[in-house]
Amino acid sequence: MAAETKERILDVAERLFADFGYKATSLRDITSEAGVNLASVNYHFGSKDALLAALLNRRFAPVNRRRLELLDELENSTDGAADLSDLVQAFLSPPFEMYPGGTEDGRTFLRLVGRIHSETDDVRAVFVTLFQPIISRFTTALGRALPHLDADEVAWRIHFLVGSMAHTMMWCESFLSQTKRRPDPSDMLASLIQFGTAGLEAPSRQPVAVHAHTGGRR
Amino acid sequence: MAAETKERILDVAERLFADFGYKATSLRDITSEAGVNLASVNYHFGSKDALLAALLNRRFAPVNRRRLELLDELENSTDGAADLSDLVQAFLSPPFEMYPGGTEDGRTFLRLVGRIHSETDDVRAVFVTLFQPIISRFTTALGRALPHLDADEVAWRIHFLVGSMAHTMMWCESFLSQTKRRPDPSDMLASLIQFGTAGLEAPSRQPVAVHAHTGGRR
DNA sequence: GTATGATTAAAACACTTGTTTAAATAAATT
DNA sequence: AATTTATTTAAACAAGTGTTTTAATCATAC
Repeated sequence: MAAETKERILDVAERLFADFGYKATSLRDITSEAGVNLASVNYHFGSKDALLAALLNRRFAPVNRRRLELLDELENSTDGAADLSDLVQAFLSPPFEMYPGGTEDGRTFLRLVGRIHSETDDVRAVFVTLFQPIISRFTTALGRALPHLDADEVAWRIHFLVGSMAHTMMWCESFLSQTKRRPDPSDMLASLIQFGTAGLEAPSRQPVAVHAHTGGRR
Repeated sequence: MAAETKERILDVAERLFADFGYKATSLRDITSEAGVNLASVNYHFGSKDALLAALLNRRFAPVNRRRLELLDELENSTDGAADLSDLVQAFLSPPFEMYPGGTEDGRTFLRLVGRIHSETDDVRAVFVTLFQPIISRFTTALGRALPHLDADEVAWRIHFLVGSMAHTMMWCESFLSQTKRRPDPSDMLASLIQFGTAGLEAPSRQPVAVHAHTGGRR
């Protein structure tokens, strides 16, 4: 019964953290919804912080491993000069594919990914530890695929990409429910790859500086 | 002394909400840092919720008015077919220009913009009310500027744009401190416009579907 | 100067928070 | 079967939450 309790806590906590954030979710919310005793969180995990750490590790470790695996494949099969959209796909697709948007758990995980990106630094600490190596590896690879951009510009655009990813993961369910009958976040992945790839490979700055009020169609 | 107390509360609350989020900021945090009595928040604003509403209105009302003003100018001077990058600029630039990134207050407001996008629905309620008309107007305008995309695709890409904006506003200070000596968020605005414009006008989907493992340079 | 209204102040309210404790129960080992 | 360990339970803890109350202070007008 031990493992069952631990997993029930992790599952419920993941959903509540994803929907309401870390601070706004109390241990009593978690334990009552999971049908376990209040003290079992501290017994099994030690603290609320440690519960979050365990919860993040459970999901992000495999996702990030998959990201690096895809990146390795790309770099090995192309002598280090991978196609840009393939790199973007290697970065974006693992969360969508490993926790399919067709399932309730999958959608919950996507909301968690979005949520964790906007938590405060103290809450994000564990996540940053898991995410930093990914950003580092992909920054190098994307820099090689974008030779017309300097390092700072590449870094900025990766932040833009991460932002669009995080924001979309967080709200895609409410977005989807406005347009579709059967919401599946992976419907959105192709669009996101398309958007991100084009944004990343945009020219360095405005080729010709034109003021906004001059107008004219393109 | 009345107005001074109200403004001190608004200023401090804005900074703390921006840095730590609504839930994690207590009224005692705000009042002690502002040097006013605890009860003065409820006296002047009625509740913590109302304080947030007042705070959001103070900043976003003028910013959104400016957005619509720029959009009106573009549509009047181009018979309704405005240039895409001009539309993106009309949407993105007001927060940066009205609260200059060179000042501490300006940077605080940008963090608040980023933060509010990722708050829970109950907290975002007031913000959504202020933001919804903007999204609506710009969705129409961008749809006209992107005739090769259907309405759903336009809606997705606007979400991507908003996500990259929000995420960058939230973290740009920590990003900037890693690369520059004198952090000024407006350095980032041009890059963001460039990225967003290119992403929005990307072709509808992959023109030719190619699997990731086939590789090849572009 | 006194009275009227606005603002500040300190204290208390009822409630929630994460964590700890000690006893009871379940499971596993000898 | 007896004993040791693992887990669950209910209760309490100290600290923090938004809000309300009552009295004191301030500014202003009569």
